[in-house]
Amino acid sequence: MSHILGARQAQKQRTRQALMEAALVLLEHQSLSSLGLREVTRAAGVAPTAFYRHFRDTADLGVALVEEALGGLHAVLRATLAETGDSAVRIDGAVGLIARHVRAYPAHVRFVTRERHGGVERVRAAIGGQLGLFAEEVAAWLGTQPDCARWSEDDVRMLAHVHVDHMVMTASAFLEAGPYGEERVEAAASLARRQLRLIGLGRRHWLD
Amino acid sequence: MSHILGARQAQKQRTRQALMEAALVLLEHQSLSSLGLREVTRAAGVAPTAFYRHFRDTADLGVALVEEALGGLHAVLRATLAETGDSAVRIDGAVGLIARHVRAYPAHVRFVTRERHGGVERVRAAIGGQLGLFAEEVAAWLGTQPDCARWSEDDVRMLAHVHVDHMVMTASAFLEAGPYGEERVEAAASLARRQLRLIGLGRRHWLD
DNA sequence: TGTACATCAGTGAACGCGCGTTCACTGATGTAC
DNA sequence: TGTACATCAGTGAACGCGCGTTCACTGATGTAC
Repeated sequence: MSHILGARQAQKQRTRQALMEAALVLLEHQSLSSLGLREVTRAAGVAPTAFYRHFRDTADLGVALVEEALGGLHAVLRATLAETGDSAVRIDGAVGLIARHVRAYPAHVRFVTRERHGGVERVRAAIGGQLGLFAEEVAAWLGTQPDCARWSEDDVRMLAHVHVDHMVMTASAFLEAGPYGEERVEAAASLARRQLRLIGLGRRHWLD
Repeated sequence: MSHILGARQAQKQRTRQALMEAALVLLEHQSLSSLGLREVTRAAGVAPTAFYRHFRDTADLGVALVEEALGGLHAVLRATLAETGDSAVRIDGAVGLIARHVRAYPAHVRFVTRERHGGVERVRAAIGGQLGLFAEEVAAWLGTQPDCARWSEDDVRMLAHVHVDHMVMTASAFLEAGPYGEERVEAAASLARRQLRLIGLGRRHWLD
């Protein structure tokens, strides 16, 4: 029954979501460490004190945003990795997926890239944890690939790490390129594809 | 004569430096967008109003920090690129140089990695500009290398871009690993070296 | 060299303002019988 | 179904505090003669 909320719980969720969305809008032009509680509640249309019904402080809200931004991507990542196709097709698919994700959730992407090295320790830790899980998933998938069968565990982790960092960097590049300027978006996509090709070539010759 | 400062100019420079150093210390645990003018002057040991003799606002101070952190590295980068040696030696040299730089200027490195995607537009632009210059220098050097002679300009820029991003990422990884925990520093160095080897392999087979 | 005046880095008081947090509250929703 | 009571999300007033900025100032340094 727990998935059917009473009217009170449903309303609480709606307010919580309004706070998180208001925060994301405000974070377009500032960092989490300067985000004010009153600022967020004002933008969300509730009294300042309502904030405490949902979060202890703005760092806590930040951690919730990390979960919202990255928590759902593990399934997407796994599905993408499971796709078949030769490497050029894979590369196009991966870059296209990132481009579409950035277009759909620009504020979430901005938040993650900004706070990944930001001034709020707990949020940095939360992002690092999620990206670490991504790297583990990529590493597990690489382990199933024939061309990495004889790689050391450390080298597989290294390559997975490179791919996760590349994903984040590419997302950030799309963000800076858009939303206006289709040319700049295509340039960022081309850059990302060629970088993936470079990494793929290195991978193919790793054990030469 | 302009390089010999009067006592007044010299004192002004000292206060300016004290403000910048105080800011760097405070920025270890927060972002520039939440750094307060009074906070900085308090830490520097001057009156709040003295700040305005040196900077218009904290964003302005941030831009000055970017110049201090990255302005002097162009010469170092050029000198490093000019070194000879086979690629394994080059890789060790480059990673060692980054490690030593991070150890010598941890606060500057933290500032740059944090504010590269931070909430203060002017500072982001200043860092982006400096990193763009680094990429141009790397690209110019790659252009002189025999194995890249037949590469397109775009591909050379792509590779230069990869190397600059890798430098920043590696510096950030050293920062997270240190200063305590020599093991973790060595692990970060090993990771960076293997990543450079991967990139080098991709480069060698780019035109296959 | 000495004197008279100009410059200007740094001071300290004052201002209005928005901040985070507390508290007792209200009234709609939920629950027990 | 109706009633009496409990829960609790959101309110609004109040607080003390540190903020950025202004202003007229001080006194050491610099300059002209």
